[in-house]
Amino acid sequence: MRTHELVLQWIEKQLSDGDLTLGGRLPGERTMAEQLQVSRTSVREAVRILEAMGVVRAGVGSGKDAGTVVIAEPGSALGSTLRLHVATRHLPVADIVETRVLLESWAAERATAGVPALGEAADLLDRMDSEQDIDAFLALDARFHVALAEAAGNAVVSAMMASLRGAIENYAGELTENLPDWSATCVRLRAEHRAILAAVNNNDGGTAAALVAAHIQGFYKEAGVGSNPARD
Amino acid sequence: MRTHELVLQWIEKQLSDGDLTLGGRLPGERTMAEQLQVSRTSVREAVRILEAMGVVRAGVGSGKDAGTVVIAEPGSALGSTLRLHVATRHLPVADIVETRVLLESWAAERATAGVPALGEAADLLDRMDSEQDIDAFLALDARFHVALAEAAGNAVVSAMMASLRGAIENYAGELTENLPDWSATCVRLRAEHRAILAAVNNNDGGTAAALVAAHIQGFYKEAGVGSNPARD
DNA sequence: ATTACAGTGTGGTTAGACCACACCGAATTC
DNA sequence: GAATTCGGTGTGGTCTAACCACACTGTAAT
Repeated sequence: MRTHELVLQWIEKQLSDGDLTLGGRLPGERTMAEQLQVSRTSVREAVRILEAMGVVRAGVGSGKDAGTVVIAEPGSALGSTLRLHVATRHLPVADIVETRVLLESWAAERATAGVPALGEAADLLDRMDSEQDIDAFLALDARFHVALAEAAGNAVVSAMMASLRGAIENYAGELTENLPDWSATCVRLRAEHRAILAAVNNNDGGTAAALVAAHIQGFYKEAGVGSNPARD
Repeated sequence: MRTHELVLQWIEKQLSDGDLTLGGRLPGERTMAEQLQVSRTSVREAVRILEAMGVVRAGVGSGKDAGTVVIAEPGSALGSTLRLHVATRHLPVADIVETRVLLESWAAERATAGVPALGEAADLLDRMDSEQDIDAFLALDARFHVALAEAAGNAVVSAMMASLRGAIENYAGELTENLPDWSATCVRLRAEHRAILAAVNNNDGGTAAALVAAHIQGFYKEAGVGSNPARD
C-alpha cells in the first residue's frame, strides 16, 4: 500500500468515527506527517485527493478560512470527474443528458409542495425573467434545476444532478450559439419552467415529470444534440 | 491558480484534443515537469487527482504495466467519493439505496433482449447457484446487477450504478449478519434474479423494473434498513 | 487610541536525493 | 549455441529541507 493511501485511510477513519465532522479542521500538514510517521509530501497527496473529492477545502494564511477544513460538496467533485471522462470520449454527452432526464423526472414526480427548495426555485424564476445576459440566464437555469432536484429530498440524486449539469456546463454554453433564435427559446424555456413548478406545487407529480422530460429533451434537440447518437 | 491545477488543465486539454487517448501513456513525471516548467511535486499532485478520478493508472517499473496510462474507470472513482461522503454522514445510506432502485429499475425497463451483457448476467446466475461462500456470492451478485445496468446501454447509468454499489459494499457485507436465515434469503434472491432476467429477456420491461425494485427494497428491508429513516 | 511592525502558523512550491521495481542487453557460463 | 547472470536504465514512490505568500496576533512606537 502506498504511503498516501495510508494517510487517506487514517483520515477516513477519523470521519467514520465522528472525530472529524463537517466544518472541522484537520491537523496541520506537518503535524499529521509527524503523527503518522510519513513525509509531508505524502500527507499533501492525500489532502489533494480529498480536495478533489469535495471532502475538504484547503486555505492558506490563518484565521477563519485558513487550514484544511471538512466540507461536503460531492456535486462539484463528481462533476469534475465526469467532465474528465467526457473528455476521454468514454461518457457520451447523450448518455449524460439521458441520465439527467431520468433523475430530474424522478425528482419532479417525487417532490412535494411546501419544501423550502421550491420557494428558492420560484425566486430564481423571477430573477430569470429580468435577466438579459445569456450566461447569467443559464447559471440561474442550472440553479433552478438543482433546486427542483433538492425538493425531492434525496441527497444522492441532488448531488448527481448537480454533477451532471456541471460536467456539460461548457457544452451547454456552446450549444446556445447553435440556436436559431435565442430570444424565442428563452421565452419558451421560461414558460416551461413556470409550468413545471406549478405542477409540482399542485402535487401533480406525473405531469411535472413529463414536463421536465420534454423540457430537457426539447432544449438539446433544438440545439442539435441527438437523443441517442451512434456509439463506437 | 495553483500549480498542480495548471498541470491538470494541460492534461485535460491533451485529452480533449485527442492527443491523449485511452490506453495512451502520459510523458514521464520528470519530462512533464520540465515541459511545463513546474516541479515534479506539482505534476505528481495532478496525477494523484487523475488517479483518484479513475482517469489514469500509475505503475512503476518498465514495460507493459509501467508508466502512467489513461484508463476509463469512473465507477470505482465515483464509488470512493460517495463512500467518503457517506463517512461524513452527509449522504444517508437510505438515499443511496433509493437511488439504486431508481437507476436499476430504469435500466431493467430499458434493457433489450439480445445484448451481450445479458449473456454475462445469465452466466453469473449459474455460478451463483453453486457458490457457498457468502462474500463470494455477494461479489457475484454485485456483478450481476452491474451487468443488468450495462444492458441498458447507458455508460453514465452503468458507472453510477457501480459506484453506488461500491459505496455501500462494506455495509452490505455487514447487513448479511443481521439476516435471520441466510440460506433461505439466498434461495429467494436466486429465484428473484432468475425472474428479473427472464422478464428482461422477454422484453417485458415493466415487469422487470417492478421485480428489480422489489428485489432491492426487499433485501434492505429484511436486513433492517428503513427505506426512508429520519434525517438529521 | 491609533498605527506600524515583527512574530507565528498555515498551505504552496521547489530542488535534490534515494529507493524499489521491471525490463533490456551484454557478458559470462555451461 | 543456449542458458544464465548481472549491470544499466527509466519508471513511479518517498523523503528531507528549505523558502515563499498569506493572514492573523500581539506588541511596541506614535
